[in-house]
Amino acid sequence: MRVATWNVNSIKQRVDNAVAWLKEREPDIACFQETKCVDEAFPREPFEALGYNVKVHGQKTFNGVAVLSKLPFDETTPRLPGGDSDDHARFLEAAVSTKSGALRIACLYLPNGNPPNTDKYPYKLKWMDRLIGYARERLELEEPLILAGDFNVIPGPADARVPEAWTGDALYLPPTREKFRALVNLGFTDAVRAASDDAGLYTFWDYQAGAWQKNNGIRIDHMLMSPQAADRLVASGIDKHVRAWAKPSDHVPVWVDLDIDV
DNA sequence: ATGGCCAATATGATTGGA
Repeated sequence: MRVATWNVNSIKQRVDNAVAWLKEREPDIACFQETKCVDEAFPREPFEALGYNVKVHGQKTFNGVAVLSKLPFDETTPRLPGGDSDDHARFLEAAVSTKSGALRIACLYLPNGNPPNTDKYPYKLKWMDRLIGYARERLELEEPLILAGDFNVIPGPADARVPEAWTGDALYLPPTREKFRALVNLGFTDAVRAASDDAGLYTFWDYQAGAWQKNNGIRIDHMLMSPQAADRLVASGIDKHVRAWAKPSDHVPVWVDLDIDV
């Protein structure tokens, strides 16, 4: 079983790249973020033609998440609990059945939070509190669960080429990193860090200022595994080469292989 | 972390992203 996540930065602009990547990496389940279109406008057909069931939760202009699954969905639930006034399309949970039981995937697009001196930053922190609440509840099920998506969090200095440049940024401020640690410390395993302590593992390179050419990247897209998922972790990786394709997203895919028969 | 970008919007300027 292979599960992946990718912030595509507009699914309409990324159909060709997304299809090419799905053919190459062949995930059983793929989570997309920043689809940036309403549900009726989501280009489902190219993905259904590859054998995926497609569930979308989008909105006009911004945000938007989607889950593609070769396994049929048992259940899909949009919206992170606890945000009555939150109308951002940032969260879509999916449950599927494997030969060894249920597998649950939360596809999430955590708020950026910049600039920090505006109400965007408290919105980010509150969203993280809600995510922690959701995760705590789901862990009680003692099932394989993966939180997959664009967390907009640089966990530590090894996760940025130039960490000093991020000290005042919402992605790296101490409260952001503290809440991410609190989430992980509920019992999750960061799939990429479980495989490597290497510096230079990034998932985002800005379009500006030649960031890609200088390898001025950050690691902000993560896959957090519940104990029952981490126990079955075989491999993980970052598809960095996708950033060099024509018409790239500024993010690249992250994937995990689990010892779970589909 | 800005010189340099990209995407969406009834669009030729503004907003959001990270």
